[in-house]
Amino acid sequence: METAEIVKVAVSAAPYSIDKPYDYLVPPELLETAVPGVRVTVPFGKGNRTSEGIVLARTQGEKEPKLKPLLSVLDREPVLDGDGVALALWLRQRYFCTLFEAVKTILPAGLWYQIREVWHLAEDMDRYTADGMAAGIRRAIPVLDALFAAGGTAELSDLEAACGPGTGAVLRALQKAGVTVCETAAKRKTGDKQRRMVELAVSAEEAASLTEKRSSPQRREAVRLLAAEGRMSAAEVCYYTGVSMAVLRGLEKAGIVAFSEEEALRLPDFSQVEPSGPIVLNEEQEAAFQSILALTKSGRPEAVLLQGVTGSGKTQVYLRLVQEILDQGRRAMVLVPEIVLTPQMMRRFAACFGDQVALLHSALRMTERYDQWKRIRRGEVRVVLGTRSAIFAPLKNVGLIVLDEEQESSYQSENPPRYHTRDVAKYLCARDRATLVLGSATPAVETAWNAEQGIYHKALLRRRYNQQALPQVLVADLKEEIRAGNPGMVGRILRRELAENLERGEQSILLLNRRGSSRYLLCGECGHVPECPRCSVALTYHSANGRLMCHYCGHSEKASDACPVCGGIMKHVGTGTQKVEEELRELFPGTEVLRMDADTADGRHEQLLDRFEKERIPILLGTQMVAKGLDFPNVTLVGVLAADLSLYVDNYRSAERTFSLLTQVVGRAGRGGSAGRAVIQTYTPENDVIQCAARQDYRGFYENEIRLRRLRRFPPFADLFTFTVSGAEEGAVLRAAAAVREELRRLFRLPELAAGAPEVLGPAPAPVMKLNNRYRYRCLLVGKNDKPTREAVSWLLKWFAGDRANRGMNLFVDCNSME
DNA sequence: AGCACGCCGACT
DNA sequence: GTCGGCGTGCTC
Repeated sequence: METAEIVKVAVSAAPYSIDKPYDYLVPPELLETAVPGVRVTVPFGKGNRTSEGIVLARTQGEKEPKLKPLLSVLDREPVLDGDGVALALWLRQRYFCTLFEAVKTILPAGLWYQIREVWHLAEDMDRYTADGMAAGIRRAIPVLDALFAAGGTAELSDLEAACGPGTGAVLRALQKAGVTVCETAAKRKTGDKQRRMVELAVSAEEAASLTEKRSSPQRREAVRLLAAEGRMSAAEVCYYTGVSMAVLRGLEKAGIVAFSEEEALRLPDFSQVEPSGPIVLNEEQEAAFQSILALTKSGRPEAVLLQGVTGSGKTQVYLRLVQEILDQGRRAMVLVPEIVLTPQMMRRFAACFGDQVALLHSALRMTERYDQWKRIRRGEVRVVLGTRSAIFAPLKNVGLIVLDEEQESSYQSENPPRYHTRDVAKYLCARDRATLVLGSATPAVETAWNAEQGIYHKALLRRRYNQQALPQVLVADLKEEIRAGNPGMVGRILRRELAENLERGEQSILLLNRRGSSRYLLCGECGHVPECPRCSVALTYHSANGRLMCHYCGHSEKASDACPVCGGIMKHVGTGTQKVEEELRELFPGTEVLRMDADTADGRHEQLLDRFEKERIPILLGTQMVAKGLDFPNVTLVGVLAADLSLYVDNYRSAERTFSLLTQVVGRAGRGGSAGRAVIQTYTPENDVIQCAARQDYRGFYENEIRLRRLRRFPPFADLFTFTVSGAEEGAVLRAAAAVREELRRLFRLPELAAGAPEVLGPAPAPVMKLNNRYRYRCLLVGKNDKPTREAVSWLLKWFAGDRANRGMNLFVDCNSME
């Protein structure tokens, strides 16, 4: 048989159950360009739908008749090298995703092209001729109606919206008959850090008259807002009025409003930062530095836990290590949980390494991020500093990877594949024989265990920077407040301390744990709580726009004063930051309170924190984010409003997270000249986690926690796989989940999997049982995340997808997930 | 998943 | 007779 050039392609249209490298012929015109690592378009499936793909390898082989040729090559040079392909393969087997999903995770979003099918009528095609030629093609008439109505050219997605699914097949049939032609446009996505702005395109009066009658109330509402506010972001208009983007697009079509793009806020430019002097380490830092340095010279992949209390100067150690690695002719990665909270870290790295460092953070526009990525690939960068996804920066010859605050949950991706940065870092360190440094004041229990077992090395920083004493910590019992008839969130002790700070002109930080702290409405008569129509959660009340919103699916509706069930009066309940803010205003009239939470601080943390410091605003009130990051010399009081709120979350990590959060926030107090105080309010003052946090006693916390974990078979003693089945019909989902459990039980009786006695539990409803109108039940497998187990899980996923009984349902797997 | 093929019942 | 339902099987 004839031989031909063949490429192995990871195809985006292939779901997990049939995912593998698919072979394609290289047509003569693509012989030059279709090399490993370039993205391509290929025909896939019976209908030869155009699908994106990436070339994994190129070979010569037999020209089998089933092979189809590539359609096009999208890149002039490869975007993924051999290391990248190997990493994608690793991600697939580790996180049960498709090859293409893995590749997409590795490559920067700015690179992504959106493939769109644009359909045209054939030249000189009129309706009469088209109808004649389309005779015998099913459902051709409505599709032609839509295409003619659109002026002869339309995108597939628009036609599908108008004519329903299956439109693609009709169009292809019409193409065969010569009625239509298709053009596949590869279009670069616009930068996601561009904000879409909208404003009136005509005068306010004109706009009002144009929407006066025969216009929907949504349109009128949007126009009224824009007339009052002028130019604002489209997302904001949607937020305040509750209209959808479709309404705004409609107004644009009618010529009433105009869209434009504006750059989202950016971090300060560090290119002009003054070069810093030599880094001086104290004795303890020097010892830690030397021990880690020795590891980097071992030529083996090693991991080390650098445990240092808040303010012990871990960053100094990182900086020295990176310097040394660069001197060894190797490169380094430094990862941080949330870069907006660590501008000083960025400043210091910029000062130390100048343009050899690439800063990769979420505030970069997509094009900037892509530019940085290209610089790294070209080898112009020797240090990468960034958040989670920076671990995929194409840095070569890596000698050191640092994960700062390694216990942070932001190191785990929240969308699939839900990789953990620590695991990817371990893979990279093994590949490049690099050293992994896990830095933390309060390490994850698994990490501390690994250090204890000698799997990780250990380095300690015990002393706080200028020998400062730990804050004095008061634990206040909220039960007593209730007994004393104080229903508020600020108890007497905290009130007294706040008053004292106000008097002395010193600043205070108040922390409200986000979980369980949102605000919702409740009917005083019948107890009705407005719920999301699509998800099984209560709607959260937003006072900024007077609307009820779902934090899971984005549903939004106008809040009403009367109960929709019985007509009773609705009351506000819950303890969101907004409510605490009101309480503070009542307690301390005239005192300025700066509120920082996800709603107020969207992309503006730094400005808010800057104001807090410069303007010396007396009280900063916020969620988790106030616990991390900056040190303020004038802050001498820290208050935790309800320490328990994050403690009783149904998650094996809740104790660890609460301890870490409390320890960090307590450490915020008094880092300047004055000694600090911390008040921890709680309903359970005797709780061990809270007691240990108050004493800043990691050891005590760890000893307790590891005992519990061993008892309950939680990580690190076992790995928890959650199998979530979702679908529109609750009964079917429950049945499918039960089938998953049975299949798991059967699988894990196999001798090679039975080691360590895996346990299978469930099915039980997921924490949010209904999400976007889909019910979710899950099963739990307590076992070991090893190769045979992963292979069994992979088999189970394929089995599930292949069983007809599970049609319309979805199964996904997570291991030791944060949720 | 998404699509085609194929085999059955209800209609012009 | 044929239009359209969904059950079955495959995707280079």
